[in-house]
Amino acid sequence: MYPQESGTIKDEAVDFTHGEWALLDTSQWKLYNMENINHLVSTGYHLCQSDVISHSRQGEELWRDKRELIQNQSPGSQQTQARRKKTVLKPSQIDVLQASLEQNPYPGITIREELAKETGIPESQIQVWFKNHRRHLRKGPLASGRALEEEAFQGQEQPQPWSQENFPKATRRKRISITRSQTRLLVEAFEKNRFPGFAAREELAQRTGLPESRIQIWFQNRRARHPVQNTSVPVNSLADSLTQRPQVTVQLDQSNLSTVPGTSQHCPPSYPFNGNQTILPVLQQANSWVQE
DNA sequence: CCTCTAACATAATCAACTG
DNA sequence: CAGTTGATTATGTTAGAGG
Repeated sequence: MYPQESGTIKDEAVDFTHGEWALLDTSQWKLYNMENINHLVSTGYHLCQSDVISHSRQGEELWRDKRELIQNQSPGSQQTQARRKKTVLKPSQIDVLQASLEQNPYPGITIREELAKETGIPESQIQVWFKNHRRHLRKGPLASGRALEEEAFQGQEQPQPWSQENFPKATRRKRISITRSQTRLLVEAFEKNRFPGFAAREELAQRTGLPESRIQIWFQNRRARHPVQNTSVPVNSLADSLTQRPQVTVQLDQSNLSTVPGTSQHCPPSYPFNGNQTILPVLQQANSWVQE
């Protein structure tokens, strides 16, 4: 699967990470409050800052050790930069969720919030939980007791009795409006790092006043709609690119050089930060990301 | 080591605002 | 009404907890 250990890649990743984190840190540290998240951040960021400095000497060991926290989002290797710590649900919580899932696998915001209150699990994680568990409904109910053996019966199996159509339209969470100044902060962060880890998202949450989960969604949407604007940004000139939108033109989209079809591996987008990459995409023809 | 699953990703789409 | 953009879904991947 992953080349993970091939020396060169790792090296590159490390290098890249350095510049990246250095940049992030300086601007972000000041505003950092460490309130709720301070256990995460104190570990994550402390390590980072000091690591960034001493890394050149200490090197890989440190790095490897802490990869769980740091991991960086090196576009090549992955979009993982310190996720939220994995929570272990209590059986009692699972019971509640499971019951709700069986009743309606598509809970709207209201139900999710009730569940959140009842279980003490944040609503956004409840939402994720349902996403993760609906798939189990499709496959094997797993508890049906009836092995049903390789369904393999004709093609006639009714594909999705689950398909949401059969359930009362889930009420969506009310759409929030993101103000101009909030957008500005987000865009700024986005241009530095398209894959903020949990700590970075939390920080943005504090600075913008938006919930972390909305920020995560914002980044997802943004990544999808702004395919990596390469334009060789010199790192310091991203100051005033805030309000203007990219105006469809130049962004060479990396999906062109995307790997062989078949490996579900997305090719690393080129990144504005590490100058020394060998990819050189060119090919400006196909930025068809807006229309059709 | 292997399995299970929370966290996270993309892609497509729905839908609320807004000009 | 069309375009923008926040919210949701399906589905695939990554990585931590625990057997």
